[in-house]
Amino acid sequence: MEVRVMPTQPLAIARTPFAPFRSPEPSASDEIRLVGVAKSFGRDQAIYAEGDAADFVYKVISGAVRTFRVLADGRRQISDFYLPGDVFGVELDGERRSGAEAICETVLLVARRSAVAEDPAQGQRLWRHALRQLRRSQDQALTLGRRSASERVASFLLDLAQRLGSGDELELPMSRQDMADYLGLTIETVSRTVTQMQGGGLIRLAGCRRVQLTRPAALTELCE
Amino acid sequence: MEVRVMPTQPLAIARTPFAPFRSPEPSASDEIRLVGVAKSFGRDQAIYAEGDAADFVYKVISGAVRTFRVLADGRRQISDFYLPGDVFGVELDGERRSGAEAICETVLLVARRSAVAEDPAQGQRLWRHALRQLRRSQDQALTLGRRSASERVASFLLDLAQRLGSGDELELPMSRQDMADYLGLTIETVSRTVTQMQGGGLIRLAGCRRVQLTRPAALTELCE
DNA sequence: CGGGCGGTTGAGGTCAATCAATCAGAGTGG
DNA sequence: CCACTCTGATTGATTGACCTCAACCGCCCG
Repeated sequence: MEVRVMPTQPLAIARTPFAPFRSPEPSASDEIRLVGVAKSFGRDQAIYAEGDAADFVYKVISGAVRTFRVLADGRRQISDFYLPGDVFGVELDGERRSGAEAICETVLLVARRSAVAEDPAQGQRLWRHALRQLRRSQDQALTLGRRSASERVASFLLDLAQRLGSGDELELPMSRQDMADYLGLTIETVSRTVTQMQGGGLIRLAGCRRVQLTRPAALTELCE
Repeated sequence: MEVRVMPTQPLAIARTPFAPFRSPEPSASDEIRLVGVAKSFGRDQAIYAEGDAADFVYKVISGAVRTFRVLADGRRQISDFYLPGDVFGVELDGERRSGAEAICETVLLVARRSAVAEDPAQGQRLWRHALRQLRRSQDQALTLGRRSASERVASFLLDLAQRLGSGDELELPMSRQDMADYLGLTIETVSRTVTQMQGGGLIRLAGCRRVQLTRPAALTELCE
């Protein structure tokens, strides 16, 4: 895992463990407080790989991250995407069960796992964080197991729009391939579904990454 | 939720909150200790429904439980099955996100959520429990998103055999429909896949619920 | 201008879903 | 004990949604 120290962070903060960077919003009751250093990752750069030691936890400062598992023959399932403010990399034991990569230029706050997991003041927050992740994973299982391609794409766009908090306008940080591997589809099916939604007036595209949800209610209805 | 007090439990234990039933193995570090009463449920009986208040958590004493979500048009996705010793029903907030039903005659230990969630001595255990559930859900997402029908059935049988701890011989507590709704398939596809596995000598069936894994290594290989 | 990469579009194939019939086992009643 | 019924499981035929393979497009960048 090769990592470049982020050039835009003051160096004193980025490299001294004794005057560390602190995650914001310490007052929000569910906000996990991480104390660590900022690190910067390039597009498609690995943050950790399956099987690595799980010594650190991360918070996204800017950019976006995917976590994923791959089968022996290369089929990939993206477990989740992480956006600014999200915490990821908390594992049950000392070994990574999935890989993590930066989707685009990304800055992360990196904290020692031990400092987080052994802090009794964080116990409740870690528990609730795990339960939130679980809820998301179960939502995804419902989507993967029982929804059609257009329902999958619709629920994905709505979820992302809500998390980005940008109203009905959103900038996709990930490629069609990433979307496909999250939704259990192929890149072609995602592409066809998106153009079909555009044809139906549900969304408008300005370049393939910029999406406007013109009829969000119709999208919601698609998800039932 | 109609519930019958289990006739085989001593009545004094089943009905007095002040001399409550305690879950076994308090020494195992990951074992969540529940203090509550035993309740018995019949086949297909609801334990709770989506939208209910989440006031209790449960441990399976005997039998089996399914948790599930359903879409508006009736499509159902089973989130997980719970077997003797398993704890379920822990929610992020006060409302159930999924329903739970007994699969067969089932006895549960029922404990107040507040008594569990507010016990600081349980914090670590609850956290680890949530992470284990998360791991299972992510495994399921990989299966639902990227595996073929036969791979799904193979991984299901192996998982169940391991959890039941009965070697390569297992008694399925659930119907083909339950299996299908867990694996994101139809009942017909599950049935076909099972008979096909029998034809290939991977398993042997004695009635549709009794399965012997005659070549577990071949099943493992199927899952990659 | 040319090359490369990500995305789109098209044609045809495949695996699982759907629709439908039959079968097996358990319980019931004559 | 044997028909009868009911439910769950299996099997068969067909359909269809999505995948695969392939070509093409458009944008970015040298």
